[in-house]
Amino acid sequence: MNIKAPRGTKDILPEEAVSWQNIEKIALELFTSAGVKEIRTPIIEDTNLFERGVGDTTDIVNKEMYTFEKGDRSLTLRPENTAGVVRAYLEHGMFRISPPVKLWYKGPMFRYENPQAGRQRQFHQIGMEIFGEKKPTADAEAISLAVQFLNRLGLNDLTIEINSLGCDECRKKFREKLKFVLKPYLPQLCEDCQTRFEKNPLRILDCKNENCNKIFESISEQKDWNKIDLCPECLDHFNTLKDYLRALDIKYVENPNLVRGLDYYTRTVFEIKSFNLGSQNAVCGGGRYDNLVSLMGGDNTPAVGWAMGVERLNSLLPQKTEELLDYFVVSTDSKEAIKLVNLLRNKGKSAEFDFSGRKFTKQLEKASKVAKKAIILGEDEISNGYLTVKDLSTSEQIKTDINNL
RNA sequence: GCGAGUAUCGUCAAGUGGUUAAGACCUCGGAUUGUGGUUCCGAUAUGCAUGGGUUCGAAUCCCAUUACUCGCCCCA
Repeated sequence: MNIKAPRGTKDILPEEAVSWQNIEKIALELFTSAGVKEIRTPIIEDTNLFERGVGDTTDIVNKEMYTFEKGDRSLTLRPENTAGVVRAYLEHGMFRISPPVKLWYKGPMFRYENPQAGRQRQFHQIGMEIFGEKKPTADAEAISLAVQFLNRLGLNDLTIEINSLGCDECRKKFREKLKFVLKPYLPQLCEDCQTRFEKNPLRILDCKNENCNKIFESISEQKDWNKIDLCPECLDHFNTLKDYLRALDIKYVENPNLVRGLDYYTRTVFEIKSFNLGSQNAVCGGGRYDNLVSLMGGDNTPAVGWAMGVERLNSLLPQKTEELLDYFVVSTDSKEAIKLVNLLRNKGKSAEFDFSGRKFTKQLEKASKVAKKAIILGEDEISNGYLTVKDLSTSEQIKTDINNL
């Protein structure tokens, strides 16, 4: 067969799936303990949802979406899940639930990008959103949950970067300031920056182009030209958040250049990075998006959220090994074996048996590889109504019956 | 979209123009007809990503294509 998994997609094989199950189990436990409810939204959504929600100046929407036409509608494989969650929040009237409304999700996302280390076309995210709370308490809770999640997975050495993008007013002023300062340098900046200048000047600060960065450093006529001037409310919001983070003993680094690539962020943005990931070093990204819900036609509803890349997360974790079965039934009588295995499973034990009635030694060899104990069910056992249970690590063997297992 | 590298069994690989393409792991079978995890023996690529070309002769050299990997960009 020469059909392979499509470019940028991967099979998660049983060995690796064990780690995924662990990650998902810990997510479920943590979120449940924090009153965060799970939501599962469709993998396909109306294309307009992302154009409006994610923002049509973003790379994600401009060139990375899997979009197809079906009938008279345009559908898109979700490139992220915040827009979908917001859509469901509005569609099901969750604004009537007493706030804050806390939701989490996990699942595949699709982005048509060039695959490389830590970047696939189908990848998976675990994320959460908090709706209806504008106070920095919600930001702190969101960040705290992300940190706790990583800690529970055994990851303690990650860098948390935070920044505030301000509210609409702050950003409007910031955009004007940036454009004013940068205008004389515009012809020298890279092509991307030139288009960003008109479309989304904030993202110029995200530019990785060396030349651009040199130019930015050389600009000195206006002090802190590349820093946003937060209005008193935004400043207070940001300071309070930092105060909460210190109280939670969460170490953070302020990164004034941190501008997330999605248009919907306001005020708080943050990223959690690892140096063990290569160039795709962000495990978690998120922030506040106070305008998104109203942009999608809802009432003004503040919100914060984040998403983690499960593949990236998994690559940081020591791999879990598969657990051994409780029992492997060794028998030349497949019918008796399958009956016994059913009984064991109904008692909550894990058990397997040999399907093809192979030689006794082969069955036992298999048992020693996959199970803690072997149950020998031969002619003697069947006719006399007992079971021989062999502990495969100690070689101890006892006669017993099903009720004692 | 741009740049670089790689492509030999399920997996890891040796092979650098000359007879039937090493080896290891995994799998399967046997030694061993009711006692395994150790050991020993055996089986398993008419084929080296695909298509062309050079040559008496190609896994090996050349070209193209495809896929993968790694960067840039962007992001999780």
